[in-house]
Amino acid sequence: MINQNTICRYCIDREDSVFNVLDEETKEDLAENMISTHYKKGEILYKEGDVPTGLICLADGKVKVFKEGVGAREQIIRMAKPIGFVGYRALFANDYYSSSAVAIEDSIACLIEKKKIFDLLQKNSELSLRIIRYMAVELGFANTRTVTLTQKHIRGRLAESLIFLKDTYGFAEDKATIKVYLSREDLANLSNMTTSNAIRTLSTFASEGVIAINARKIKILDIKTLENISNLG
Amino acid sequence: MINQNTICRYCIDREDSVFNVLDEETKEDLAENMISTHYKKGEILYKEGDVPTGLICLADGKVKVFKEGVGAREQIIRMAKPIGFVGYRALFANDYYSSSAVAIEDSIACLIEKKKIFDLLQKNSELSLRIIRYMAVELGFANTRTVTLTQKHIRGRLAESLIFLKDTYGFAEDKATIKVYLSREDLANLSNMTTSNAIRTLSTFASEGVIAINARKIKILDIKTLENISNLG
DNA sequence: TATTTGGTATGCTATATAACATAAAAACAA
DNA sequence: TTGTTTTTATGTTATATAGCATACCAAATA
Repeated sequence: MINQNTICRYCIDREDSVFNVLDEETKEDLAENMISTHYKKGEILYKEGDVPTGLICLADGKVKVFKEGVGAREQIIRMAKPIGFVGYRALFANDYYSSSAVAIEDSIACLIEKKKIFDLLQKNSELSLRIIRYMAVELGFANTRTVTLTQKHIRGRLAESLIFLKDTYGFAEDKATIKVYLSREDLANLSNMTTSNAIRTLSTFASEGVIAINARKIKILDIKTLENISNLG
Repeated sequence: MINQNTICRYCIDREDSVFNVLDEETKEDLAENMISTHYKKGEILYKEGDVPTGLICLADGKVKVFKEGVGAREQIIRMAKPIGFVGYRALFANDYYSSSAVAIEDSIACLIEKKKIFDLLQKNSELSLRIIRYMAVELGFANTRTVTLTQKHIRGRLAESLIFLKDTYGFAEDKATIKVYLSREDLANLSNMTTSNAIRTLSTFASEGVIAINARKIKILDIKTLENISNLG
């Protein structure tokens, strides 16, 4: 149980945690009421239509959040990283999940029971304001993304996705390799294109010297050009 | 000034207002701190890049919220109706406006100054929770819309837009005419298609007997078929 | 070892939709 | 009135991208 408490405390204590506004006593109490769950790569955190049981904080790993569209074609709408929330929208809207979440690498998620988080919000307006801000930022991303996915061409969409993944997960030690290893299919589902076209366009980028590909590892060689491709659409 | 107070009280008192959780004294104080502004059809409430000065509540009229995309092509991301908030995302994210808002008919907007609304939220956690819920619902819409706009075909997208407009603004007295009169261009910008294709597809729907067109008035004749077209993509 | 399976790669074809052109109709201004 | 701009309408062409077929490779399994 010590380990579980440690990992959940991480969600509370990290400097960019929304829970940082709480006093020590409240933090302590919160940590005791969090339950951590391990998910192997590919395992499901929740599915479209499920009922949220609480607020999920991703303590470790990476999770993709996606919706099933026309003909079961999936559209990835978020990529979660520690320490971010997963599935909070449905919880706060008092709704069923309108998306599904799957771990794309081994992950640890900490759950705060529904009643607990609502109690906390009720008692702590500073926390509420943090959550409001968190959601406002997310909504901004979602809106920008809608325009991108509908208006940019394939090259622009893929370039933007690569930059997005770099911004979200950062670089590996070489300061060039994007620190997330998605299948071509996931990359396609993130960028609103077919897998074939993701593969093709990735190859083109590589042949143009903008990126270097080593299996699922993507190294950004020329970020300026990649940004240009993204901006011009 | 009596009139101004009356119209702003409407934003507070209507049964579906998030401000309904406040006590009478707070409501009174809030109303006194709200300023109403009239906008003629076509007038701008705010532009992308502007700094939010407060929370805007649409008391009367209709407003489109849109982002400029590739080549100044606009994508309508929201359609506001009374009594809804406009431009709250940027305010809460402490950000510049990432979209523009234009009145599509004569409208009245009531402004709650930034400091005032944040004070209120600080002191009233129930109000914060309402705002959180409001935003969670919006975020759900945005995500669903992203998938729709990227995956459905033209007919499906337009059909969904018509249903969306019907759900948002309702029917006129004949219980068939959608109670909002958009230009074909706006309809296209809402549905992610060119104006030509909006006109064309609208004509097709009319020739199929699904809708009837009288200038900008659109009458839904066969909602079941329209829903089918929307669902099949 | 052979065999299956899932992911990656690449070429070809079909098609949805943008882009363009033209014109009629409506709204507005002189 | 007449002219001018805006909106709506419709036909034609061009093109981005989906869809499909085939093949290769690596990892897992028998």
